[in-house]
Amino acid sequence: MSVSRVVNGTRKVGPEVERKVRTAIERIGYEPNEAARILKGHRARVVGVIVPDLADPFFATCVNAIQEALREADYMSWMAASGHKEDIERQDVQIMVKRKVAGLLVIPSGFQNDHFLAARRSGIPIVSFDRPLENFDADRLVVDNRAASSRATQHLIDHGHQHILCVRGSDDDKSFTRIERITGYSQTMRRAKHSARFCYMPGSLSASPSNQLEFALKSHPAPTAIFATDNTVAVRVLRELQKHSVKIPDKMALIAFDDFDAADLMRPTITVVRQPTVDIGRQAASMLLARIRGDVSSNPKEVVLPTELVIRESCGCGKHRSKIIS
Amino acid sequence: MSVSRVVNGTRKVGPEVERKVRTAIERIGYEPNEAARILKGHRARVVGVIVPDLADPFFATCVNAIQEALREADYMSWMAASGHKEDIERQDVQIMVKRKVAGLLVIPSGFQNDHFLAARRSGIPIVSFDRPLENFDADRLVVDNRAASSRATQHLIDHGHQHILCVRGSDDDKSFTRIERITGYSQTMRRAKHSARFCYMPGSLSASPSNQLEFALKSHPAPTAIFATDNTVAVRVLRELQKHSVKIPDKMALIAFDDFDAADLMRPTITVVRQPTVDIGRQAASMLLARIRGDVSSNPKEVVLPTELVIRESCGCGKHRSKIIS
DNA sequence: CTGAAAGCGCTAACAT
DNA sequence: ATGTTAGCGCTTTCAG
Repeated sequence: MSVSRVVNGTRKVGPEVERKVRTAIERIGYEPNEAARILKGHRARVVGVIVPDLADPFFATCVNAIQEALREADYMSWMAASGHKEDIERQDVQIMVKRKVAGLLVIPSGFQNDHFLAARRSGIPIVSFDRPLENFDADRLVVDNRAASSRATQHLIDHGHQHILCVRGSDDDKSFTRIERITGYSQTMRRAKHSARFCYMPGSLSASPSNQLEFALKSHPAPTAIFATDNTVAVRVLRELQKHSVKIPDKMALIAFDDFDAADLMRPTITVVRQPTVDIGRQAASMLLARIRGDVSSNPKEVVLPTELVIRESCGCGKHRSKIIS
Repeated sequence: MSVSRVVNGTRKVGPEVERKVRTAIERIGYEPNEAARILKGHRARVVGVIVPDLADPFFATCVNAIQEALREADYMSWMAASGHKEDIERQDVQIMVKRKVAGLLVIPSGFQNDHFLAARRSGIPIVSFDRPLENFDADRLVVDNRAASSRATQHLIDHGHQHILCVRGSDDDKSFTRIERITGYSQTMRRAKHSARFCYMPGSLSASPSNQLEFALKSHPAPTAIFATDNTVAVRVLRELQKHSVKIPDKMALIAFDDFDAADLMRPTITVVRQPTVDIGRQAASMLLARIRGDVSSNPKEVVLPTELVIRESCGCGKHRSKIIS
């Protein structure tokens, strides 16, 4: 029918016919059938969003921002959590591609990216954020994890600490961000001629923390400061320190990557590296939208967003020096 | 072709033909086309999940559990956040229905439910959780908010408090759970012959809290205890109390609905009503799956899950009496 | 047991 | 400027 032409405005239609069709549509309550449209080769107005874990506050906030941004452009978001598993991620990508999403917004769970190749082969634009998709020419949005960690470490060094322990999660090193942060820490320690020391925080948030940290605390020379590589680690470190009644910052200074809800509620308040969570989401969304709208040609962009070192008390700066360094 | 018969096992096929088809499928890398299948009237193996806010830790945890449960049954989850807005929720439902999701898992943002009627008319099963879909015969999963709040309030009363302030969020009372919790509080206060007093915590988490709470603190008789209706409220109350250096629990006792990450990290630790977040998600998912698998006939179920009162320090119970009352 | 063919609702090319 | 038609990839009925 020429109904299609009216609905999609594909071609010139007589004003009288147009009116007639419109009223008919109203009356019948007609709605175009997505499936048929897709079958005909069209893309759906849906964007796939894949993150490792929706229960992680950092990811959740990003995702929320993404959803808002996409909605403004009249796109639905199709969220999925990969559970940090590459094969689940692969499965998700496949299904989303099969269902003809208009684009893909991804925090890759690992370094394998062959499943994304399939997506690109079918012409679906991809933007990775937080962690970049490596060796893959797609847009990416990151923060400078290395520089931020370096600054945080340096701040502890400036406080006179020499034995700074880096407490990190242990997802088998599939996390680009974590590696970068560890590198930033290591480089800065080396530059200051201090030795880098590490300690794993295995398992999920709810799992009991290993006693690796406990051992580390009792080792000689005992660490006097801790750099935690992300918010989930930070929370578990805090729990452990409290269990052993280790006074912060006197006995142990602390800086964590990622701001978190409780960071300024605790006593002492926790010094953190803050990422522009909402901006990350919004900008990633708009980069993808630009691609969807046909800017296929131009070269892949890499956008790097700034972080802040939010200085509170746990680093040893004292009660009233709360400030932010960008 | 008879390929369809092999793939779906719809009808008897000669073993030789079957083998031939299978190898052909392997060789070509054939994948059935979703769109065409849906066009033919089939449902997608995708379940729509709509919650008010993906950045809220309570919702995020539920959603994560849901996703895991659905994946085990080989269903994808299509998450969407309604931003507490009924019209966004309506829009989401419409699109999901149009795209032929196999079922809908919803925390309704309000009390209007006409858009869900449309879904049911097209035979899509619906399960609401956390907040029930009212006047709507669909399965629902809730916790007994009223009883739990009552117990929390009673606990404060048992500590000798008479002036207990209920601090609540203010989404225009579109939240069933909040109303129930307030009711539980009110009833218990009335039963104890104490007067109920309320105070709003408007705006989002990041917005500056109004000074309603500030006023309430200075009123006479001054409240000596606070019951916070949810985790977002609790965090803002804590922030405010710390700003005014109000000692917990001496000057002000506190119990909050919803456990949160920092609740046992803060000093004092916070007494809370804990909901079985993960179970809520998992059970809601399995109720929906049961419906999807064809149990259309049986009457709508209402499942009520138990809560726990997790007694820590902020209620005034002292350092070492941390325990859980189910 | 298997092949052929109709048709789901839409769009784009073609014809008027 | 508008009406007609083929066909997207699948399922399902109908013959064989």
